[in-house]
Amino acid sequence: MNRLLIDMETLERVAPIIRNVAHPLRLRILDYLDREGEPKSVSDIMDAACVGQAIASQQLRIMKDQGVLSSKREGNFVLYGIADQSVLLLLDCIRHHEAHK
Amino acid sequence: MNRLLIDMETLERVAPIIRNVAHPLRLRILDYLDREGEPKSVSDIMDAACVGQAIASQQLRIMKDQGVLSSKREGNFVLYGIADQSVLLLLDCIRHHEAHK
DNA sequence: TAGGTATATAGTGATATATCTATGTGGTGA
DNA sequence: TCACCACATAGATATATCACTATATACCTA
Repeated sequence: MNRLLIDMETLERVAPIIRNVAHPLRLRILDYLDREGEPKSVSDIMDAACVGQAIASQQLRIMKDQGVLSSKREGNFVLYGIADQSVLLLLDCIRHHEAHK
Repeated sequence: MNRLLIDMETLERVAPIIRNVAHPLRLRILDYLDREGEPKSVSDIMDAACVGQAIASQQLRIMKDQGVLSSKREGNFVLYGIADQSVLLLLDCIRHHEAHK
């Protein structure tokens, strides 16, 4: 076996994204958005994650900056959705891992 | 669809582990150990990751503390191996993701 | 345009991480 | 036991992150 290692450039690009997502609240938000299957408002997300408005907004912004989420305004509400489906692999890993132990 | 969300307790337990692993050097080390398929010495790991001795030792310790790696001494050398195979799912995710774009 | 609702951002202090240098420790062989 | 090799840890500094409060902004309705 002499497979090539994943190159450092890739690791340096991917690591901070994973790192940012690997936060209890942010994982919860992603899990919620994944389950709902459609963009949800900040208020809904606050309820699902049991956090205050500022925190929710900050976490959402962080993930939006990373390209993990996208947002669109609809009247008074701003709806957030998953922009990069590949982060859901992480959730799959967690679910899979939890199921087998 | 009304699947349950992953509970916060699980997320809080798993997040710091993922977070710690989601570091370019540490991912590289895991990728290397995965590819080699057997425990390797700190010196080998230094070469594979292109880092100095102290840094390598520190990263290894961090992952060992988290239970991701294990170590055993063999003469002058200390060999590190992967203790928790489930972190390899992360590498699979990265490889898979990189392959499809 | 005034007032309300929903969301975003600024500012802050506490805590954690990254990285580097220097030094300590454990094992081996002369 | 001394010197050496492989590795571990301490200490210091810079930087990033967290969680919170207060305040600002955007949009709607009347």
